[in-house]
Amino acid sequence: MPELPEVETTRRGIEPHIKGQTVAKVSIRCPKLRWPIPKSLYKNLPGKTILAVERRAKYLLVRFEHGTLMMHLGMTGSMRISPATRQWKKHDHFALTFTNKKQLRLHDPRKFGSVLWYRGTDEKQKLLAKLGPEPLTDNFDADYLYNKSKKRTATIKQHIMNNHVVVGVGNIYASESLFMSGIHPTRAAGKVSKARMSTLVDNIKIILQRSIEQGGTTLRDFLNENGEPGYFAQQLNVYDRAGEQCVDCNRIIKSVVLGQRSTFYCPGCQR
DNA sequence: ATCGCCTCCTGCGCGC
DNA sequence: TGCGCGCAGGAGGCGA
Repeated sequence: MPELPEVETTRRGIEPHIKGQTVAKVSIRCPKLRWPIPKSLYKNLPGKTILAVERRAKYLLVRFEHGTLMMHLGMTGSMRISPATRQWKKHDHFALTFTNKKQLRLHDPRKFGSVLWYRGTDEKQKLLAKLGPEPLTDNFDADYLYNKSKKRTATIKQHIMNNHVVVGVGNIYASESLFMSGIHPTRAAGKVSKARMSTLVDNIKIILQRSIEQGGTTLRDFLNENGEPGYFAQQLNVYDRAGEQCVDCNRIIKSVVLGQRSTFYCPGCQR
């Protein structure tokens, strides 16, 4: 399940191979992703050159002079660079073939991903307009999160997973960052002190940054013919560890469902 | 404005 | 070993 570090790793992995390349052909094998892949891409992209590959939240933004190709990996999406002659694999839904005979492919078994197109600024793109700050920028700090949480009754875990509050904190890292911060996931967001909120902000940044750095070692996998990009084995302290002992206090890790999402915590370490 | 539930889809794990 | 069932999960949409 791509979290923000995997999306950033994907961006860094594909950028050197597609930036400056000119699209020769668009292939839509299965348009039924989260939203239909727009057919307008067939006429919009051929002959056009990629100017930049950027990221906002978990969206990859491929910039052209006349618009932006916006892609999301959903839960199971992955991208890779391959020769244009390589045969299609099951669940390869979308591809751009470039004039240098290389291809960018989107592979997504569960089809929760998306491929969209928009012209104009990001601010006018509906899905991007209301997003909160990037977690690794200075805009996301203790003052911001504390003020944003005042009077909020939602649990702190759901709060930090809310894209209007801060983007890119997925289910795994939400549990992990709360464990690192000693904050119980069911605590109301508005009831977390500023000091503890500051710790939480620091830990979210540390966890995401560390994961992005680990991803750096897998960048060459975007060119491999076989298998998926390796991504990285996470060092997880609580996620998916219900029933096991806490690494800090030896009490038993518990799980609870919040907002339809499994949540893991240590009843000894988190208050 | 905010909250909570629903939905999309497929592979996997579990029980038998 | 094989089969069938139920569930996980990102995040927008919607109703309250």
